[in-house]
Amino acid sequence: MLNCAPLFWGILIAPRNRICKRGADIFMIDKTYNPTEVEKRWYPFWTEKGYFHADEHSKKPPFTIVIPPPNVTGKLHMGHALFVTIQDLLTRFKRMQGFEALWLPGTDHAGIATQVMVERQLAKEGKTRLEIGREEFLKRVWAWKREKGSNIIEQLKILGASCDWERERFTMDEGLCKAVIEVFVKLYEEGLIYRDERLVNWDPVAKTVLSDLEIDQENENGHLWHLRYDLVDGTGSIEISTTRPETLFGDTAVAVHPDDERYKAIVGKKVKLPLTDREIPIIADAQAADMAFGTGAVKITPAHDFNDFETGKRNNLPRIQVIGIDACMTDNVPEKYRGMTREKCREVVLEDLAASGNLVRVEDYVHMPSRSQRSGALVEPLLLPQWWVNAKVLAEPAIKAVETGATTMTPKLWEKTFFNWMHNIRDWCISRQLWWGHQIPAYYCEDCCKGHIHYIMNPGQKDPDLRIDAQAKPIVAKTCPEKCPVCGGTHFIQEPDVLDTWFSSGLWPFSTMGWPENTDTLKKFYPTSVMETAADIIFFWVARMMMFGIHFMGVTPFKDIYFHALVRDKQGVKMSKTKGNVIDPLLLIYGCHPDTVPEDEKKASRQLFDDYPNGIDPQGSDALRFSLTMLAAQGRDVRLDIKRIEGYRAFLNKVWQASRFVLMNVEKEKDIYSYITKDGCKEPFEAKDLSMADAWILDRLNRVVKEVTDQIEAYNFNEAAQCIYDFLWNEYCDWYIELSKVVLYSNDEAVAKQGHTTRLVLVHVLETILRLLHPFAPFITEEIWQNLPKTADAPESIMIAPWPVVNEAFLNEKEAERTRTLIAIVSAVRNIRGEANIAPSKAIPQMLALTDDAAKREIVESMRASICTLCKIENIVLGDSQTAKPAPCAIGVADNIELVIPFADLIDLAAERDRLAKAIAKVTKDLEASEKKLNNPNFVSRAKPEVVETERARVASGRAELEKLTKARDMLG
RNA sequence: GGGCGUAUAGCUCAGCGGGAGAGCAUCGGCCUUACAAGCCGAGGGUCGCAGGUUCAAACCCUGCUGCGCCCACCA
Repeated sequence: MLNCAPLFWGILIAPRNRICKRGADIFMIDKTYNPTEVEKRWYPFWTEKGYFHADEHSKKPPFTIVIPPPNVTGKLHMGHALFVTIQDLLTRFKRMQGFEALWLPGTDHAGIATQVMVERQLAKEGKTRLEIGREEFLKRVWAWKREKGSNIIEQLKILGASCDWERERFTMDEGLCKAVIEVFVKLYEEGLIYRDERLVNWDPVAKTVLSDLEIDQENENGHLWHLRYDLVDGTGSIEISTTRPETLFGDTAVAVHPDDERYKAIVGKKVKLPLTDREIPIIADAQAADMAFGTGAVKITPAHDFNDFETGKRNNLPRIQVIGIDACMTDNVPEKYRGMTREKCREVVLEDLAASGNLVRVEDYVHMPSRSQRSGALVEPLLLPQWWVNAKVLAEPAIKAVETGATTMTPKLWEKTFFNWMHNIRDWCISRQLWWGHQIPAYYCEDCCKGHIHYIMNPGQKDPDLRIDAQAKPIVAKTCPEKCPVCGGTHFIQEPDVLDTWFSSGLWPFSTMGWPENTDTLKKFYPTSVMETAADIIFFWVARMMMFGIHFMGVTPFKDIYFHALVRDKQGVKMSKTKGNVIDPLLLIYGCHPDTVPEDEKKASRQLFDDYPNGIDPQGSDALRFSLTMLAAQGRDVRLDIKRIEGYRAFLNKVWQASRFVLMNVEKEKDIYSYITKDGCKEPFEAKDLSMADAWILDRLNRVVKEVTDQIEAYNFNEAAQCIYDFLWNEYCDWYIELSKVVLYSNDEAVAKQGHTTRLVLVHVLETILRLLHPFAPFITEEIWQNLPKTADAPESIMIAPWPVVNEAFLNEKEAERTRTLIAIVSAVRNIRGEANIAPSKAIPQMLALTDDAAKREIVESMRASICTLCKIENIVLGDSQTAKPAPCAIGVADNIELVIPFADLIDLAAERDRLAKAIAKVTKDLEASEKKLNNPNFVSRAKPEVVETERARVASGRAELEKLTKARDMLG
């Protein structure tokens, strides 16, 4: 039963062995739905035909989405699968609606992530990037990018992504580099980018600065050490507490609150810093010291703590850097401690403090240290010159865009988060001490900057490290200047730092369209229609795109922002390789067996294989997409349960099988066509020829068309999918197809006469539902659609067929209501059969259908054949309330029609009693509830009239039904 | 500390002012000529707890509890 997973993506070059059979005699699809087979067939067809390409010269209105660019060397995960599903859904929907739909794809160079991967690869060869030097290293990264860069793209294609691949971009390709430089230089000239020495977040493992957003803080168990600093004049001491005793060498003051009575006398005195010869002052600072915390006295280390840095500035304290960029102690500490790692130093310092008697006590303490998101290393605040963006200025218009509704957010609650952050935005540190990325276009004149540029050559390094002091004056320009405007010098050093990855991503909506050139693409497709992405990058990416987009294009980069949910495992835990709860989309799509899955993959998916020791059957991209659509309700996280995916694959199988049924029948009648043309779609039948069931299903179909369209427009994708699911399964398959068989298989000439129209309706409803379903499940719908009989001028593919529109002529509530009566009758009889254990094979010789309502008798009469077939009844006798009932008999009530089935040898008396008791109890309960409402004068006077009316109707039919059921019970004795 | 989300059937989730719904799981019956990945029946819920608004509350308001997320501070 299990397939080995084709874990490689070469399958996309599969032959098209069965495209359109238009003109052939036979229309048919395989007996079983095999998603893997179906899905490899159509992607090449679509791309060859160029359907994904959007034309910037088109007259059609534009619809644009730019892809959130995945990491170029990344691997497909569920997050990708979800965004592809939604973005492709929107794109295909709009394309069918007649928009010039552009979904612009590309990848991100992902600075740190990619650099780390290549470094790891180098490490396997026993090399480091420092040994091979920047130039050689970058060659390696480009080679790695070329090798791996297409993987993620091919994987997006497996999911059916209808991106315009002709426009694929990469954040470091030539055009985008040009855009980055243009933006950087402009912002510098406008004073919105500057270089400044400040305390920054230093990641000593990745050896780069990080922005505030790249820092995580979580509770950790640590210690609080209480230290005693003695007063120099020998009159006493002061106790402080710290979580970082190793930084005491950098202390330049002890702060107390000015109102703190305990210390008023000693403010201004000096204390001796333990383990050193230094003396530092006791200062009063209301912001630095909290009287209620500990002893109310705090050590101030301006060079290694953000608060202390500010305190130092307020009080003019010196800054002593005691920890370096390697996270080791600098030469500014006593000799004994120099060169120690900060961790080692802490140990030794604590020992020495204990020995000197300055360590008062230790307590367990939960605190939240800052860690690098990337490396997990403890962030060391260091004073370093870096490049900054003045975010406040850029944020203002972005805030306004959301306030005025120029850009909307769905779900709306994210607006609050957005405003909150934007209003409190701090300057953005954009320089990174990495090699992989956009090198900053700033140049230093070697003559002018003499003494401020330091070359530090460490052993084993190919090139020296470059340290450029804050005093060095940069020249920011698109290209390296030839001559220094100050001294005329001709030797320049380019800033070695690169830009934060998010800097280039921030330009994505316009840099990908050819900016700074004013291209036709930009004119046609900017601003984009929807930004569809995950909310966890709202600050990293969305906010920055808005800031840059508005600043450089004058217009907000997108009209709507739709935030999708996060995909978690079925327990609601975020997926991660280390937790082993990863569900790889490809394992679901192609199926998998533990024996054929590589070890590392199996480890990441440990939980999956625990639950499914025999592996998983291939589900297909369509099923995965449909599942994600159903599960990702607005504003909710997705807990991915494989059982549900299997359920939706079953749904697609149902679509498949229903299509087979339809195709089997149209085959017999070669002149059946559904009238789809490039300009639209026309029903191939007229209202006057329709049966009751035909009219019903068409009424329903048209309502479904409206509902699905509206729900997609409102970004309620799960509602749209649910609507299709329910209609296709519970109405089209369960009822219409079953009713159609009565006509199609009938020997009665009068009935069979309806056959032609029935077949037309069957194929028309199917064809329409396929078009509605196409954006959700593109492959299976194309496969089936290609095999439907169509006229010669029909489009060549479902994906360029027109989106269904409501045809009011077929909205027919009255006929629909009549079919609902039929359904109620059949359900009631089936209930009797089921409860009374009448074998399905056993025919009921006769049933009485009794009602005083002539219209209802007419329904039964006209649907006699259907009722008989669907209920396996041989004969129906019509009558009214006066008609004598045979005893004993079973009685059901449907829509006020009494259905009487003589017992004969069919029915068990006790079972029938139970059934009636249950039915009576239910009707009684409902009736009481309705009567209670109507007996309340407030309800009658205040509730909406139509609500009162339905309640009255309920009481009326409830009473009638109850009476009939009670009589039936009494007859049983 | 501030903000946000969420709690509905055994499980995963829809529904968000007018009789509690789906899929899976469970029980009973069916290989009925599209489908056993199916069909026909059935069982199963004081919609987290406590108040309030309303003729009417799973749905709106308040409080509480559990779970989760974000931001800020932390000696």
